[in-house]
Amino acid sequence: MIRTNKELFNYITRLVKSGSDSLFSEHSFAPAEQILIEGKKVFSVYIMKSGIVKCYLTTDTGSTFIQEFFGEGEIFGEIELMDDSSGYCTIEAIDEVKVYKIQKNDFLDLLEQDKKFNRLFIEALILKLRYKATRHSYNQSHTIEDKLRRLKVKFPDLDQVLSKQDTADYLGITLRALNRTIKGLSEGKG
Amino acid sequence: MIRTNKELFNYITRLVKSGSDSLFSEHSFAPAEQILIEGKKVFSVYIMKSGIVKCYLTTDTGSTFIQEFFGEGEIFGEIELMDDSSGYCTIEAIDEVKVYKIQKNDFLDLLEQDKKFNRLFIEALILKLRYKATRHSYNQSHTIEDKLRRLKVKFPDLDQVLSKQDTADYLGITLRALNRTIKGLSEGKG
DNA sequence: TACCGTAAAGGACATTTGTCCGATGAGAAA
DNA sequence: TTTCTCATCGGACAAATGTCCTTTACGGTA
Repeated sequence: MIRTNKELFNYITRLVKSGSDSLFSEHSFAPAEQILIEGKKVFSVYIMKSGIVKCYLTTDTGSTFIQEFFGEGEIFGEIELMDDSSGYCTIEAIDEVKVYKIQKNDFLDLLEQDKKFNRLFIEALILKLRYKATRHSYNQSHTIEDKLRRLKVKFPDLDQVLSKQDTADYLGITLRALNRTIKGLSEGKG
Repeated sequence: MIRTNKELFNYITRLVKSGSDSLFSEHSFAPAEQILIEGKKVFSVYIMKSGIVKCYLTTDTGSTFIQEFFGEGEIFGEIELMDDSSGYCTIEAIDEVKVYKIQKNDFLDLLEQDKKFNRLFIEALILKLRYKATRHSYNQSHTIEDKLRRLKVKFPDLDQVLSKQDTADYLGITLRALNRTIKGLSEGKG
């Protein structure tokens, strides 16, 4: 749901605080502000310092599909690192967001020079792969009710952070289906 | 659909052929043989030399979900690299398969010592992330008919390689739905 | 040959999910 | 206050998909 990466966060924080590394700059974004935009060139890699962003893309059918929500320590912009490809998704601040930002080339240099960082980056990619795979298969093999129940368990105070529409987009369903299922669950309990 | 990684394949092939590197061993598998099994410990990383494998997992609902099909140059076992976690999916040979195999620790050493290899590995992970993300969103926002039509275009001789059940599992639908849609498409044409 | 297991194909029906639309309520702005 | 917008909620119906079950065909094997 809201993905974080504690190890990477700690490492970057230390890098920045030690002052030995001026490659990272800090930036702030207001709620609803877009940090990366689907289809536009990406020149930097970003690591979340605080707040939550949603990572989504608009499909050719016009609907919105939310890949993930990123919190502390999650990295984005790295997919577009190796070639000069355009962003494959939009990153949008949900609340007040702070990020560390580093230029592509500086990032690549750092990857070569800093073995520990290199390792942490690879781990970050592997973590993403793992949770994407898990989520994809879960989404395709379970009913909306299952998905929603699971979400409630894993993230009870979801509705304090996300709009209903966001939640629906995340589950890959319509708002109508979400409401229907919520009602069904609450009646099942009471 | 059937993922490959030409660059990685070429690099590994050269490494092995040059004889300078005895870390890789070659192995063969017969059709339907399982190379990795979900839930069992993984001790090595594998790179496809020839043939096709399917990468799938069994969900708690009993259904099978196919992550991907891997061909020449694709890597697997790397998800389980960093910790001693168990395999998150099963890898099964579809036809006659040959792989390069390397022990986890040797793989990690190679990653540290060989910058070019390090870079290729990171690119491989990023490629996987990208196509997983794309596929996930596509699957959730399109009808079966769309998905099937797309598959036919991208991989016309699909049915020569895969059983109907495999195709259905890949699309995350039932066999019945697949047949229905195939019939609908052919009638729409004629 | 007869038997068995398995893949393929599809009929009939139930369930799930989407589409379309209207109602309500909170908050911003005039 | 009035008006407007936007998120939320749900009714009614249509469309998509799943479940269950039967048939057919083919290959292996006793």
